Amino acid sequence: MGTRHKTAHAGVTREDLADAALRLLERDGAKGLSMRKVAAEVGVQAASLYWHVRDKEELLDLACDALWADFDAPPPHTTDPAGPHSPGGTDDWRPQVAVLARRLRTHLLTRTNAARVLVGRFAPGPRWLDRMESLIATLRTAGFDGRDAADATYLLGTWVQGFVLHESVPMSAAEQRGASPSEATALARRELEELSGERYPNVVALAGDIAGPDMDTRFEFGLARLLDGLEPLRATATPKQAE
Amino acid sequence: MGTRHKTAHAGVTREDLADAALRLLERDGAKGLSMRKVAAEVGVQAASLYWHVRDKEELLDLACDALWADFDAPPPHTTDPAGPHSPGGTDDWRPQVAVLARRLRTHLLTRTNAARVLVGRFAPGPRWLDRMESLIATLRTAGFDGRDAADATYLLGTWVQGFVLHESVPMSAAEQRGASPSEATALARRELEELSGERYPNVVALAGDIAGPDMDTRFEFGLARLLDGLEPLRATATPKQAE
DNA sequence: AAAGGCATCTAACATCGTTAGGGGGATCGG
DNA sequence: CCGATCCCCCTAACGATGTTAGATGCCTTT
Repeated sequence: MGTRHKTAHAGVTREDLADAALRLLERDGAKGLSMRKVAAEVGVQAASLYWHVRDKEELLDLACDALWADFDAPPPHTTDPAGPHSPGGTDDWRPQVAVLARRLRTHLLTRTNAARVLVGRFAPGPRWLDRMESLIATLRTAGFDGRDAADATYLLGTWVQGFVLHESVPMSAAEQRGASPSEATALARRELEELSGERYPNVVALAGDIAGPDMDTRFEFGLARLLDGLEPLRATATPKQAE
Repeated sequence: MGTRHKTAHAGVTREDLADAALRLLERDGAKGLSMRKVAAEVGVQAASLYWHVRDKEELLDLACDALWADFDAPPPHTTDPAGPHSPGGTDDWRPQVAVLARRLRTHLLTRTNAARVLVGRFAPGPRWLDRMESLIATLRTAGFDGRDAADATYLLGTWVQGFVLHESVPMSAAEQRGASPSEATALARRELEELSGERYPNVVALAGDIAGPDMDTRFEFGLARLLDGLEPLRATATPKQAE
């Protein structure tokens, strides 16, 4: 049987399975992922997977961790080449957090199908903890107390994931096998405009604003709002005194 | 009224299917929903469903809309029974939005299983549009311009859904068949504390803040941050310029 | 009474997750 | 060198799933 995929019968690792699962998920979507296909992808029979893995669930957990494999966080704040304690140094927490949020979004966005399945699963592996540690470090040195830093981290994480989840769904459920993205938004807008102007005056009037703006600007809007909302919580420099 | 359950063949409606699907989804979770079970629930053979519905997908779309059946939005701002049209009345947009956000959360939370499957599907039916119209109306009369109101609506919606999605997942993936919630958080906290204090100094130090606070306060934290971030966008009273 | 559509049925297919039990090849103790 | 042991994979099968095809009866209209 010449079905050796990688090295001839070198043995399959759990990482192989996770990678294969991720690959299939991304290529064929949620229903394209079956044990048999994962097995075929790594060059074995379906039942053989159960030697490495107890469940399909466990396989998904593995994939969930592998999702973060190639996500390279910016180095935590403590390794910042600039001044470690400089008052100006703690003010750039905004761009730092923003950059992390944007990277998180694009990371999930380029793995839409996988993210859709894996979001809300959250077996936080070491790679995810790295992100968390980095973010919290940034926030604390920026002047947030521990509790606020933890809550803000959670807030950012949940928002980005919720955002991507929406963003990655075809705007109209019926358009999944349909038109180009620009056509889809135009169509969505038209649908909104054709609603009852009596019952939905604002929705109709703002149809262009609701269906119109591209997701990038929408994301930036939300991000700016979050950062603005967090800002007043910072203890500027030492316990009291302002700047 | 006509709640004949499965008396002979009284005829099945699409609403019946959606309700049955929602019921099964909530009772048995995602994998408890099969065509055959939905059919049995309404007293019919599996194949008969395909007369009412093209796909399982379409059934889920139906259920997605039915999810909002018993969500009663607070009346839009214009029908506020208390202060009719006081100029200070536009300042209570915060509690209005907050109330809507909290209701949205609890609504999704009491339908966790269904929400998990249906989130990100979003065939926005009329009921969802009602919510949207109400929210946008509130924001606009509070002084937000159209574009900001639309973006803020999107922001709030995505955040609440992302939040609930996280909230409704068992804190540790392994604990789904395990302990009580309080035990789970205690265990999660202990797990965080046992991490390498070298690699994750902040995570370890704040283990209590990360795993500790209950979700209600976390939600309120995020909500307050969002509202704070939106506040400066309001055009306060002075009609200096539109757009 | 005949016709026709509506709503459901039975039967079957391919595919899915998962289990049971068997076997071949490497490694190690003697 | 031999056998034992473990690792890793195999074939075969079970029940459940989504979905289709074709037949059957009920209800309404003619």
